[in-house]
Amino acid sequence: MDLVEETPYRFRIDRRDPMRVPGVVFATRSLLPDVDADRSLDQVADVATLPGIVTASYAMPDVHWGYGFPIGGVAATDVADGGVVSPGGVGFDISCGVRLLAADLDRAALGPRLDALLDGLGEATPRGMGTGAVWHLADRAELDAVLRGGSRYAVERGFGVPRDLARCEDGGAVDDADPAQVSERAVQRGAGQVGSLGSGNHFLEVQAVAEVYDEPVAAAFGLAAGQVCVMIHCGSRGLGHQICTDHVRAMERVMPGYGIQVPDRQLACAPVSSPEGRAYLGAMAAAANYARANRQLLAHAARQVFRRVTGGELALVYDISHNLAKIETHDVAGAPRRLCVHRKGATRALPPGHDDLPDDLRPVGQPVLIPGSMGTGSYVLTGVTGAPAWASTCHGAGRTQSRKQATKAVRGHDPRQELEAQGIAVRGASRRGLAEEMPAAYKDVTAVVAAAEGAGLCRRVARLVPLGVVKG
DNA sequence: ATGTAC
Repeated sequence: MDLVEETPYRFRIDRRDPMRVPGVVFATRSLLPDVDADRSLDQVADVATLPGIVTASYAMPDVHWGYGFPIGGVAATDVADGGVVSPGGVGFDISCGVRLLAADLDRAALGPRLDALLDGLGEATPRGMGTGAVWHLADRAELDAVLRGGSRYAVERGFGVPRDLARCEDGGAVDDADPAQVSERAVQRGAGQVGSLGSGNHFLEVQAVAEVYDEPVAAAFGLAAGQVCVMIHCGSRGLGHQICTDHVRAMERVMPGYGIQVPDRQLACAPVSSPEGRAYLGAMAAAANYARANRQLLAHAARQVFRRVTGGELALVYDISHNLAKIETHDVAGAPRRLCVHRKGATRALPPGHDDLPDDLRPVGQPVLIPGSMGTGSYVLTGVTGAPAWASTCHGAGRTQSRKQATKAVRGHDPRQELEAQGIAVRGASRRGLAEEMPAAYKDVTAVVAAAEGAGLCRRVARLVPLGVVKG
């Protein structure tokens, strides 16, 4: 892979057939993936072959190897010019994302009640593989209401307050969900999981604001130094996974009929405007709403525990996905175009002044929530004016080791004890789960965020440190 | 990420 260093934060993969556009990797030299162990830069080049792709196939500083598309990949296709949508450009965990809540409480004031808080959160948070959820749905009609209404429906049903919706991407739900495109098997897998954390890198953490880089923006977000926060990182569980599986298969079957050839069958895709493209986008939107409702329900459960243990309240800072495709209007070569923007392990980062921001956030830009690896810090960023890559930035630390490698590396260690020795309390979590999520298996999130800022993708607002973690 | 292989 020939990389041309354009700046210390930006590398180019020159276009060569059958690429339609170049690749652009936002990273520092030390953050670039190890080409012997990780094929993600080849994947950046593969994505550049997709029909209708415009400008470049982008990678964020946390890029690593994924299914078809790299994780940390951003690609936009022109809807009116045969542009495709690819389920691999969203990933299996559709609308996996992060929600941050800020307490009216300082870290020092929480003091010894942290243990009781974590005990309560551990009990109130369904987690791990399989079934178990905050919400037991009445019937398929109620699941369809979740798929159509996302966090809006959860709030209607009393799981939150209307103000929450102003602090959710898309006001808590996208309008174009089509439950008819969600298979019966996906429904069966998802029905018993609405309001559950899952496993892997998903978590609920009690955190504290350790550092504020921009006081006015942090204040607009509702954040101040020392403040206690709760961060929830989860997705669309079995429902999103099944939707991805179903629609990849459907697209594999019809691609030859559209004359589409891709260098990797995991890049299965169909024109956005085709029946198969629209069917996927309708099902994907349903999973996006499901994931938002999921985070809304877990936040509701966390609020009840927080109120009981501390007497305090949790205000929503923001809820944002980092695995999603969206139809957005962007300027391409001086003209506005309707684009299908795939963000897979990449976060939308709207700049100040953007119409889609609520009034109180419009002057400062969109909060971007970056979960660190287990036991390390997390970051709050904001979007910036004139950023490349369709108003997108990184989503997290990014793996450097596979789950298998990480499990092997942890032999002889006791991850739980090591975390607790750092003063980070742990609730739940299998030994295997902890092993797979060791910080040694990830890039340094601080370096990732610094590179994203250096590349002009976003700006740092605050750093959060973990006090305790609930894991699957 | 995921009923860690239909």
